[in-house]
Formats: sequence, C-alpha cells, structure tokens
Amino acid sequence: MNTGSTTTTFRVKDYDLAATLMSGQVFRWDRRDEGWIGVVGARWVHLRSHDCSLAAETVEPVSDWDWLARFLQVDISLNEVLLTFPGDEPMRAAVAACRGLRVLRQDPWECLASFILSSTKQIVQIRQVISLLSRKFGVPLPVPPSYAPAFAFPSPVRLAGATEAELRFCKMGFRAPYLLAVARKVASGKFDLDRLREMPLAVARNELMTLPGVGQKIADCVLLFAYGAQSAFPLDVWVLKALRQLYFPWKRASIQQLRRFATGHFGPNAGYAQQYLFHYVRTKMKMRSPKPKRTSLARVEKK
DNA sequence: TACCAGGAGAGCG
DNA sequence: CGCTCTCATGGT
Repeated sequence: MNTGSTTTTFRVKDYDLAATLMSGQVFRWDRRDEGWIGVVGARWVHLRSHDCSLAAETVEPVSDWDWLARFLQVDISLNEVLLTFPGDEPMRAAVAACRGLRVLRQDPWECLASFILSSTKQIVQIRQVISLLSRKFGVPLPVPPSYAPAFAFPSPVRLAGATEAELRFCKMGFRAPYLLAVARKVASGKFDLDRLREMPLAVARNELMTLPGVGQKIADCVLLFAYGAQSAFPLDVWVLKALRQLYFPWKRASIQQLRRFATGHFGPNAGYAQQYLFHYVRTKMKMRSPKPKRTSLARVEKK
C-alpha cells in the first residue's frame, strides 16, 4: 500500500515563484527558509524554487499531488501563453520585466472572499485582514516543529455563523457586511459556486455581480484566478494607469473605452497579460503621485 | 499631515 | 450613462 510522501518535485521551466506568490493574486504566502510557506486547501505547504523545478513539502504524507499541481498550474506552457500576447512595445517590456510570472488556480470561495476584502485596500493590508480572519475563524492545521501556526481559510459555513462585529474585529471595515452576506448565501446554497463552472463566461460574471460587494473588477478577479477564465481582464486602478500611460498617453480615455480596448487587444489570454501589466507598473514604473500636490510645493521650496 | 489603496453602491441629473 | 460621495483603516 502506498502511503505517499511529504515531498515532491514538479519539473517546470520559466516559473518565477516569488513574483507569482507576491503579485496580488494570493495573500497568504510568506517567505521562509529560502522558500515560501502557505496553505493550500487544508494543507500547510512549503515551496522552494530551483532551476527547472519546484520542490514542495507538506506535513502529512500525500499520495496524490494533483491538488498542488493544479494550484500552481505547472502543466501550463508559459511560452504558448506568451505567444498569444500582442507584440507591441509595452507588452514586450512588461514580459521582459518579469518572465516567469504565472496565474494560479485558486479555490473559488477563498478567492471570492479575499477579493471582497481587497476593495480599496493595499496588498499589505489585505494580507493582514485575511491573516486575522484565518486565525480567528479557520481550522488550525498541523505544521512542522518550530513553525508558526497555520490555519485553513475559513469556510462559508463558519463565516456565516459569525457576527458583523466579529468580522470588523479583523479590520475589514465596511467590507464586513458584504463578506457576511456572501458567506450566508454560499453556506445556505442560495449561491452555488460550483454551478458557475457550467455557465458561459458572461453569465457567470453577471451571477457573481449579483453578490453584494462584488462588481466588475472583483468578478473578473474571481473568474481569472479561481475559474481559469483566461480572457477575464480585471481593471483596477493600477492597470487603468498602465493602459492610459502606455497605450493612450495622448488622450483622456474613459474607463469604458479602456475596457473595450483591453478585451479586443490582448487576446485569449488577456487576463494573463493583465497580470504582467499589473506587476510591471507596480514594480518598475514607479508612477507615484500622478498629480502634483499642493503640499509637495512647500517641500520643494524648502529644498 | 495628507493622500491613497487590486471598489462597490447609492444618489443624483 | 456618467459623475460624486461614502464606506474603514493603515501605509507611506
């Protein structure tokens, strides 16, 4: 009988693990021991990147690693994805800046809940809120000796039984009633996350947008990051700025114009392209303070 | 200290 | 449709 192992290796080329785990798709991974610590489903996982492979370690023996291969999307040929990108200069620069960035495949509930909590928050804050939420409501998981405690992402049923005040204690502010309402809909079966898989993309998107706290941007994030909708194109403030500066520096493009441009321009893997643009503007372009502040004048004068 | 953050919803014309 | 305001909270 095969009881499995606590370690495995995935052979994969062009996989920038650090960029992928820290590019605002997932919010629960921390650097440690030359690698990364995180939770996938109900398992504590340690990941480490090598030249042409990813090494994984769990606490309890695993006989079937499909769940992790799926999360990491190690079977995707990055080159085939990149070949579908438009050959324009901004896209070329974005890819060159971070070849190896991947789009993960997350659990739908964790992804949906996480992005409901993401609105108008910085990534570091999102990480903090989700950490507090998991610690307070998540099931504790076995971890190796000397490692920090780890928790599963709280289930819809668990959160549905919480109060708004308890959620607000996790510093999620006005997003608390949204998360609570959505948790209750999912827990009660009134909203079926599995059913979205069988729907055409536009229908699934509209379904998600019926949920409180879920608009176009968050719906697109969930479709892209959890359901594998490669053409979904989350349009957030960063990607907006990137499109305006890189593609329309000469005019004031409205958000609707940019949305239409994006869905037509970036092809079948538009979501993947979006992730490269997002990472590119956040790490390389340093487009801080798009409009001059009055207060900065005094500072300049002082200099 | 002010501004801003992987937005969404409600109220308005 | 498109604009504006508000929501809570911490980072820079």
